[in-house]
Amino acid sequence: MSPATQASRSRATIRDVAALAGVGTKTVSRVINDEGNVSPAMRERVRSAVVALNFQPHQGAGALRRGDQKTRTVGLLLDAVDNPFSATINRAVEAVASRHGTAVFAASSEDDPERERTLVDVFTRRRVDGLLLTMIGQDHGYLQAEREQGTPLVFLDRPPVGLLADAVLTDNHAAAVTATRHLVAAGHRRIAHIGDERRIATARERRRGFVDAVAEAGPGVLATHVDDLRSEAEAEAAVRRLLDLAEPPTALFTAQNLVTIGALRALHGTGRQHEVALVGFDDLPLAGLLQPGVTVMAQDPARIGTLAAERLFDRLAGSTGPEETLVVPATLVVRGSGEIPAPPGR
Amino acid sequence: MSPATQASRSRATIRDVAALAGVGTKTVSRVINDEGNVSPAMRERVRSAVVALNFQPHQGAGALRRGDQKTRTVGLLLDAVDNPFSATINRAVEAVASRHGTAVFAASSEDDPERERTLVDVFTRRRVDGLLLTMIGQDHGYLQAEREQGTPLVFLDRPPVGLLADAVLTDNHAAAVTATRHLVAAGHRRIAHIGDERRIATARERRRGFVDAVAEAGPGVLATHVDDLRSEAEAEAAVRRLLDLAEPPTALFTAQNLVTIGALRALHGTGRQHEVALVGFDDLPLAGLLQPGVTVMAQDPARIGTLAAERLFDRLAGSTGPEETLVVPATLVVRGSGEIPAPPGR
DNA sequence: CCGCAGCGTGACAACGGTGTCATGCGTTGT
DNA sequence: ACAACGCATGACACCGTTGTCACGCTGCGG
Repeated sequence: MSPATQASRSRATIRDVAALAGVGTKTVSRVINDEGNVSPAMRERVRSAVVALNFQPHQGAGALRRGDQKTRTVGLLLDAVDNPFSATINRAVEAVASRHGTAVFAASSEDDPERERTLVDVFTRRRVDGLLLTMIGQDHGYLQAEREQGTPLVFLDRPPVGLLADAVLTDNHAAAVTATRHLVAAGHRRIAHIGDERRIATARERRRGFVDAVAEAGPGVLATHVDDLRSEAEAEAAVRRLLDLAEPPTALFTAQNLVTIGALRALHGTGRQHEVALVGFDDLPLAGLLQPGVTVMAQDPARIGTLAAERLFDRLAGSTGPEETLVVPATLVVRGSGEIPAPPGR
Repeated sequence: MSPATQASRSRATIRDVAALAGVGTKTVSRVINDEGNVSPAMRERVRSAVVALNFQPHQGAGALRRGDQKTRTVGLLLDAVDNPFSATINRAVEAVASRHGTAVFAASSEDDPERERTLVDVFTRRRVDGLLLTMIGQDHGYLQAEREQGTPLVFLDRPPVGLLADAVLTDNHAAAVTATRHLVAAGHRRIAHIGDERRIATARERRRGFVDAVAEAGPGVLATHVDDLRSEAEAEAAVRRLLDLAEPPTALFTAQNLVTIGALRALHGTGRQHEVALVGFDDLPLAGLLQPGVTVMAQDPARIGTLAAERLFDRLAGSTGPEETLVVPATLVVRGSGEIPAPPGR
């Protein structure tokens, strides 16, 4: 009645149910797990005792005794659960997990290697059945021990380093090459790569793709680089500085979603959005409604999440094939900003 | 070595550690829990055995035995983890939980009452220490039983129905009134309310705020309603139909983020974005870069998540004050679309 | 020199369930 | 009629850990 009524009755146990129904605990166990070999009369008595006491079996206790040791829980390590890319993965993983009666621990590493290790520990101490990982750390060797102890691992979005494991990735190099070629094809000769933190494997791959595509275009094309941008605000400031140069780039390749947003703020803030071309990595919800529309290399985070989760549950079901890396295609979505031609000029 | 090397060694237990260190299990327990009253020599022996075996204590087993029964886990029920509003809440909750050494189960109800109940069951079977809930169902009475068994409850974004509980909410009615008045003040006399599903409490409140503000404006103002839009695409189609009317509304109040996006697609798709005013509920990442900028009533999901989580941990720490509803203010962000004046006319 | 407090240590039971196995009963086959 | 079997049921140990308690040892005061 009063708010202080916490823990008034404590939670019912299987013994309480057994006592109320006048049966042994094992019979209750059989009923709640639908094991069969229980007479209809018993089943009914147990059922009503369960309802009367509002009994909920204690998963953890069951898992402890059960041989298979399944907690029906998986850990999902993301850079940040509120980044739209990661959030989409989260949702996809949840959908697959849910079909397997499994709950998901999602956590944000904030791209901090120390926090990342802590979170893996948090997961393993809770005995998750499997791990889905977006890693920042330089060496994932310590995860080998986890896998040897029976916890399957699937890497998401970024490849494993220092161990062999399943992974689901975008081909970031190829996608960056395509994006950059698109700008070169529009005639641009001064192109800037605006990038995320180089500690992140995908950022390095995208950068490498950009560099390769520029090299392939020949000596007439000049590249500028800004790297290690940690936020929208940093990206905006960096692009504003670029635009102030005497010979500013005529095209931008913005290599991550938050960076793209920052760059767009800079372009629109200075009114030069129709003048400087832009291709972004990752799609944005309103990209098509801006003037000009934002051309992007769109990854498919839902598919990445789905495939990774399915792989994990395959492993949990006993699949023992070799480790595989699945590559999910990215698509160039043409909307206008990437097709702005280079200004005529010497 | 080979991929089939799964579960080669099984996980070390406290007994294995004790055996290797040549001590009793209780001593190992004391060391890993920093309980004191262990000689330095022992501590060292145990420590190195722990490292040698890569021992990780089994949280669940410990929680089982420990009196307090804390699993250091909370459940967070959202409509969809990939909705930006919910994702921001998720992140804020995670930050608070993390400070309390607690992991978060986040799950998407998809606004389906049945799934919602299932997920609450999933949480309670795993003995979460507390629940943070965004509920769709019409009666939350069944949660009373949970609370009586010692699980604190905090409602997020939507109020509890059928029981008294802590809640952290936006004042949706007041915010909708403010948003609607803003359109009336710009001279509009034909205003449409484009709304989310009416099963959702917040959608009803926003609708009510709209209706009240229109009534307050006097008989000269005509309101149209479209409700129960379940997606961006439905919202876009609905707005396109409205715009095709002989006397279309001159201003739109779009009462949820996905609905706003759909409406924007319709306006920009028909080229009428400078002609029809719009105020949206919930902020959008690129809202300031569209032409015109999108005026919104911005909620503060990060604050909602933070306050709710803090409240939950207060309760877990034993706070027994009366249930409270905290109201988080929303702010009108003026960017252009809401200030388009009504066309002059008869 | 003895008693007692305090510390370090480990044996044991218990947390809430489930696997294993034994038991008692009714049924069936010969 | 009796063995053999299958089914329903419950006693009991056990999953991995920690609370409780008892024990032995050291050091100190009387």
